[in-house]
Amino acid sequence: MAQETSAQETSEGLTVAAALTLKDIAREAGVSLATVDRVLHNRPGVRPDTVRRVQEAIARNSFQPHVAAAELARGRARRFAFVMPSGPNPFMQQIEAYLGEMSTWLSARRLNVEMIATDVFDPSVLAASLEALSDDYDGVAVVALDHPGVRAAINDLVEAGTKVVTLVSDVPSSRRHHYVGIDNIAAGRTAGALVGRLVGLRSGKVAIVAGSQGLRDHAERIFGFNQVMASEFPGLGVLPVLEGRDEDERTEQGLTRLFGRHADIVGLYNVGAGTQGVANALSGAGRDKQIVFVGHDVTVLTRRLLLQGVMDAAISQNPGHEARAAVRVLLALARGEPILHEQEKIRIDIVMRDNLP
Amino acid sequence: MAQETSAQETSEGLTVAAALTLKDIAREAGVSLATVDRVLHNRPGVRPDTVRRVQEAIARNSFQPHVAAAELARGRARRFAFVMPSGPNPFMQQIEAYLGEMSTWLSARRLNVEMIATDVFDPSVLAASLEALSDDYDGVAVVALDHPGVRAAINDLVEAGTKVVTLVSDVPSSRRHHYVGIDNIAAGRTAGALVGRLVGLRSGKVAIVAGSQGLRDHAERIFGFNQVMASEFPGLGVLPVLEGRDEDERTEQGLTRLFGRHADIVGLYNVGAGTQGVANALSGAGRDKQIVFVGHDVTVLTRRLLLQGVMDAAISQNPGHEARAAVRVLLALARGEPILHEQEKIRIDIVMRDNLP
DNA sequence: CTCAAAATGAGTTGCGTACCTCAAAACACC
DNA sequence: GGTGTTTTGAGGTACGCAACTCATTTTGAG
Repeated sequence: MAQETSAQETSEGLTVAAALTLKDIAREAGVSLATVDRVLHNRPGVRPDTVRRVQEAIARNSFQPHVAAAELARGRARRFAFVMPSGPNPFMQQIEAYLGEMSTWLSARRLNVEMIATDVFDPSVLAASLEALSDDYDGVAVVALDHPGVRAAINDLVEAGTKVVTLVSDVPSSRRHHYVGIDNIAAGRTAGALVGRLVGLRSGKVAIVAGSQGLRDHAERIFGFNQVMASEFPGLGVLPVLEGRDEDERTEQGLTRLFGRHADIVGLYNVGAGTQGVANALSGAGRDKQIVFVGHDVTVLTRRLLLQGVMDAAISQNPGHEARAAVRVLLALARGEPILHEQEKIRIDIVMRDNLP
Repeated sequence: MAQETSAQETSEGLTVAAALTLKDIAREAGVSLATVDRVLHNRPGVRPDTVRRVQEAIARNSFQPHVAAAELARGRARRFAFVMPSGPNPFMQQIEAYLGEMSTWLSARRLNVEMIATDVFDPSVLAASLEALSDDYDGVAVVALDHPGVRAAINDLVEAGTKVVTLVSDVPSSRRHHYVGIDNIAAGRTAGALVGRLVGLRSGKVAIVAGSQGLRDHAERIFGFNQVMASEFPGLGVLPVLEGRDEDERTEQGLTRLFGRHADIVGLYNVGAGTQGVANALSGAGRDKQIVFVGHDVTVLTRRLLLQGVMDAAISQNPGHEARAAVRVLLALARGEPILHEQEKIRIDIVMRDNLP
């Protein structure tokens, strides 16, 4: 490299230096501000030819409405609803807590977020809750059950102009604008790889505990888990799924029976909740340190179990990120801004003792 | 629960419903708009007693200036500089790519981000680059070397009112406003736990490859790694660190010699770059499938090695998240907004084949 | 009490857009 | 060529705040 080359070189900036305004576009296109405004918002009363001319001027200058100006001009605040499972659900509490932490951020942007607790496991109740929201909210985030009635309710909301994102649990066949959550098959695969790798050279059987195989996310995780076990760890026999309905007692009893019947269990995958029950069964059988135990989500309980070495890894989907991503996506949709997919994608976190967040 | 309880109940919203404005605060405090403005921006000429009254009114109503209005009113665009390592550094390319993906987001907010390539490993050059930025930029993100000269340059910038965040590599003793990056000791601990757990019941030695122990992040990772190995896997002997200067050839040669001397190596931790060299040495010795190999960062190469099973896990720090977090933090600092620490924290990602992003 | 300094009020302008009205121009149709 | 309709222009107001000027009031020192 030549000696006189400066040690510091600036690449050109990443954004246009000259910030054009609506007025500039109007001048460029040879029309008035009002017409540009009409084109920009798809309002009627502009000849197709004129529309084209304006759009070309916009594209030519890669014009972007100033977010702040647009936001200020529209005046009214936006309302978002979070439709979440009712009951003392730790997940809902976490989401709510994280939204609470955003409160200054939200109010500085004049955003109102409301939590709506409902029985998300009853399709008709959930659908009714959703139908009741139309017109009142600019955006809705919903922990959705995949059911025709729910799908219809979501589609109705979308039809009415409300922005809809599904949270944690998706309804892929609906017209929801976005899904904020993880790929549960990949999560199951990851769990399978972890159990298999951590078991190592030992041989034996692997147990699976799930809330219910009827839940889409649980079923998908089990599917992914079995996929990996079959293809990569054929030496480890997978026992039939134990359904514990996410309840501690039921899970503990079922597992204790299972441990009694099988002395050669070396790995355990807990797909849903009921973690305390799993831990009790493990310690009750005196096998909490020998059996590789992989579960989901970082809670107060799983955090403790990880630190104690009872649990070996948790597959986590960062509820804070999900809460913020849902809000950001709804806001971007409402503003007509592009979504930063890379940013809003929820990753499958592997959490072990030493990288506990 | 009583039968008439509705299935849907709305908790109160998370933000104040009535969006107060400066005018309301002025009325509340019994002062004029001008005085509120003076208090809000720490401008002189207000009696302490009045300041208190105004601040109380602000606090009582939890008033938040409307971000959009403030942004619009200040008029001029903001300029941020990213001071990054020069040379064909994949990390810099990734950061730049992710910033490029944000370009519409940035321009809609009238933000200008400029990349400044410099020799970050030469303290005096880096310090000079930083000094040259004063006054020109509202915020600076810098991949910083921890050196007295650099620290002074950072402090000068802060003194001049420029917001400064360190990126990837921190200068904790400086007055930088924020550090965007991971805890490298914890990253090293995580790597250690992974190597130890994945080795499983086998016994043998563990090798460490680093760029240089003089680099702060490398040294910290090694420290964390050794910590875990000593306390949790005392059966695995850790060999002295092999320094490969992040160069493929040097790394390959050194490792090949090491493999020759030690037939019982069961694990390998690559702290920095030179990954291709590691892979070559492993396959050259025919031990690519037996030795547990844990490294850092998800690149084209490590992705391939993970898929091939040569590499078992990568500790990653999501460059996209880092780029966006740096921008968001600089913007929040410039606006005087609070920082969402939970959001901006860079997590230590464990990436295995099945949760590759 | 006097006078300068400090504190405060009042007001203006501008930021870029949304949204509205009203009038003028262009157009289509017979 | 006249009619009615559609399209366009011109202009205004509002949004909430920043940043400034200038006049007025209050304060405190002597």
